Amino acid sequence: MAIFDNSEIKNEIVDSISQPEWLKELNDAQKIAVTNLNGPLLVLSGAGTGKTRVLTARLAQLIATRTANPFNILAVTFTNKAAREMRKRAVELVGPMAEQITLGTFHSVGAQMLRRNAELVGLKSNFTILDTDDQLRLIKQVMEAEELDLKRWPPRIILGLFSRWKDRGLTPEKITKSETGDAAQGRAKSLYKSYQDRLLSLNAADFGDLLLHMLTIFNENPDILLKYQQKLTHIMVDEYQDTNVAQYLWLRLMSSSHKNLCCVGDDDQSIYGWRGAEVGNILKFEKDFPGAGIVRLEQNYRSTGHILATASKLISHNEGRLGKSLFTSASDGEKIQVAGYWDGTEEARNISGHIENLIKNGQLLSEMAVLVRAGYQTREFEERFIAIGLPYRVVGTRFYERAEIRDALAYLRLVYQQSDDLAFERIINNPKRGLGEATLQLIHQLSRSKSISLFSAATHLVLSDELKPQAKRSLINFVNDITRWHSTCSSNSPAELAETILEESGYTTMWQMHKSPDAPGRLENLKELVTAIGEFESLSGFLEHISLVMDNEAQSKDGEVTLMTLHGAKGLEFETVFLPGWEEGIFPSQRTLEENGGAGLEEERRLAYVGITRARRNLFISFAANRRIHGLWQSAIPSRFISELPEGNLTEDMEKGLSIGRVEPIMIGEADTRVGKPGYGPAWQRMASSKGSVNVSAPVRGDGGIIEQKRQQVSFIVGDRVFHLKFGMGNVEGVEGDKLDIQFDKAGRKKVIASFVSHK
DNA sequence: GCGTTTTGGATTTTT
DNA sequence: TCCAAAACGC
Repeated sequence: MAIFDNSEIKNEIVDSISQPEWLKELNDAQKIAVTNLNGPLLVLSGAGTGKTRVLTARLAQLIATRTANPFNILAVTFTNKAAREMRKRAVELVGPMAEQITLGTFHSVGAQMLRRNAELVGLKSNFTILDTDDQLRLIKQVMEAEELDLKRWPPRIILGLFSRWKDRGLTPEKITKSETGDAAQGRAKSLYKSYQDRLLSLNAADFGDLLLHMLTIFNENPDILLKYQQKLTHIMVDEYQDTNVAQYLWLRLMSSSHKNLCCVGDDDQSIYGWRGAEVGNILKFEKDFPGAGIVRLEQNYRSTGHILATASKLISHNEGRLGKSLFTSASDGEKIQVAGYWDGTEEARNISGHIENLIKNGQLLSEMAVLVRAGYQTREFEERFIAIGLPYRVVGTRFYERAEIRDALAYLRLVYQQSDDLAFERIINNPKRGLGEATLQLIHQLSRSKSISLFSAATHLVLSDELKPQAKRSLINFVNDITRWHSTCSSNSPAELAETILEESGYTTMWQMHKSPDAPGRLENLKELVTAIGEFESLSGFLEHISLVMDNEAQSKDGEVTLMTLHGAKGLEFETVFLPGWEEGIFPSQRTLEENGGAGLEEERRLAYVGITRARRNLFISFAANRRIHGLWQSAIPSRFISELPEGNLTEDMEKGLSIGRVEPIMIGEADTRVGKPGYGPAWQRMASSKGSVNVSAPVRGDGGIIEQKRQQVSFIVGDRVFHLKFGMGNVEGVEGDKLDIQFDKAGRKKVIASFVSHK
């Protein structure tokens, strides 16, 4: 048993005179984590407690003490960024031999291993790694072939189901009736099998397969597992709270002989449950790895006392935690500012005002971030920032996910590997070359009947007379182009090749001709792509890189406020953090609550915790009583999370008529007995008091917290003259159910919910 | 086959 | 509201 008390240091190195550099500045708990090198160890590292420092110091320690050679160490992370960072710092500490550490993301390490053993699961070592877009098109094809109703069973959902199965290490054979439910008319299992077969026939693997196939290989080939166990004698895992079952099984298999597994994580920061992550993995670590040591890193080096206290109090509302109590030697700092605004526009206006004040006080824009629950919430801020000329940066769509980039990549993929059917389909008529549905149909037919790739079917087809002359000419050109580019593959650098292809295929020209305002940006992106390729020696190297490294754009430049989702912010820190949109239904998200109940709520709370702990000095939390969501005005009550914060650490700044409204939240499904009681819906109080003319009835709580005004008995017909609190007077021009199409005198034409307007 | 209109749908997304 | 994918019409 080895639960280390933080005061108890049990390693001789700690006290030795010539302490290595990486041990010098560690606190006691960190030292324990760094110096106990053998056997299972769980390092619970709270936010801002120096996790990365511990991980890299541990790598150095393993090597310096000769506990393991660099090539005996496996270190896995979730992001490429984390992997790069760890590698860089390890090299700084122990020199170039750190290059020999097997260090990468779960997926890249899995891909490496799978390429070496591909034939054992029916793949070739040069298999293609598919991205979500490819997967989606593939599952669509399989479902169409099996004559499933794509409306009733959206491919996205089915694909999601398969992904979750893969996350849990389930191959098609292991799927039981209770797993499938009635999905895809109860045929989900056979559909899954077909999808997997199709992947194999394409010599392709999706992200989930990279690990799933390795599990199959390890289970069926003990000798191969043994080889890896002998080679990789010391394993380290970052962000363990985010591992899924497949990753857990993979780690357990590989460490089962030596048990040298060190997992670092924070159960309070597990926010990827919806992607298959199992908080359970970290919660049951001791059980899974008997005799495991546990170290808690609880000294926070990031935030002020008020911020830390706020975060701790909030997260204490979760059950089933391993429990940590973060402390800091930093000062209390400023209190957290909790603000309520009348609507989203005012929220954005006030936040931008705060930002301007901070600039005046000398703070850098790059040290400020607005963190939102969902991507669409950034828009309100963008609009405001543009209006006042405040430089900002949205961290969102990833470079390699842009359509033009994926098109360009499809060209490269097809040139590199002509059997890449998915790439072929993507670009066969892009740019338009008159090869549409009909031609593709013929190619597909031939490909199926002869069991050859689409490209090779196309080369056969152009020799026949089955095509119309125009299509034939066009297809000949296409086939010749691909073949020609392929032949220059080895003599040209990948960047030159990419440039040639983009030029000669007419792809660049297509965008140059394009009139849409985003065309120049797309051309810019293509240029950037060529530059990125320039850093690779081989085409295959580049393709592997991009399929596994879907990095977000470069770090925040100076002088830009960062706008991003809470998920995206994990692992980052800022001097000042704004957390807007803390309203029931939005945060916690209504949908999560509906789908995952109490567990969902706890994950949302962890997300809030992650948000709070991103801040070093200043933290602003806010809600808006009214908000336009998908074009409709809706009111909401403040998030229950706000009432869970410790009052003593806050200052409140409410607009007139609003209050935090510390109410006990109601769980979904519970009968709502509080309609009309005090504390409910500050928005309504204000509406009722400020404009007496509105036909306010008792506010009724919607399913997830967004309040809708009780459906009125009042009905409207086209031509009615009506009044709306926000938009003023208007004429009803259309009625669709409870929505009215109204031409407002001042605000223009809007669709609003009937209960929001009154007759005048 | 292609450009246009209509419609439906809309979290979070480390790889 | 706003975007992308299906449906429609040439």
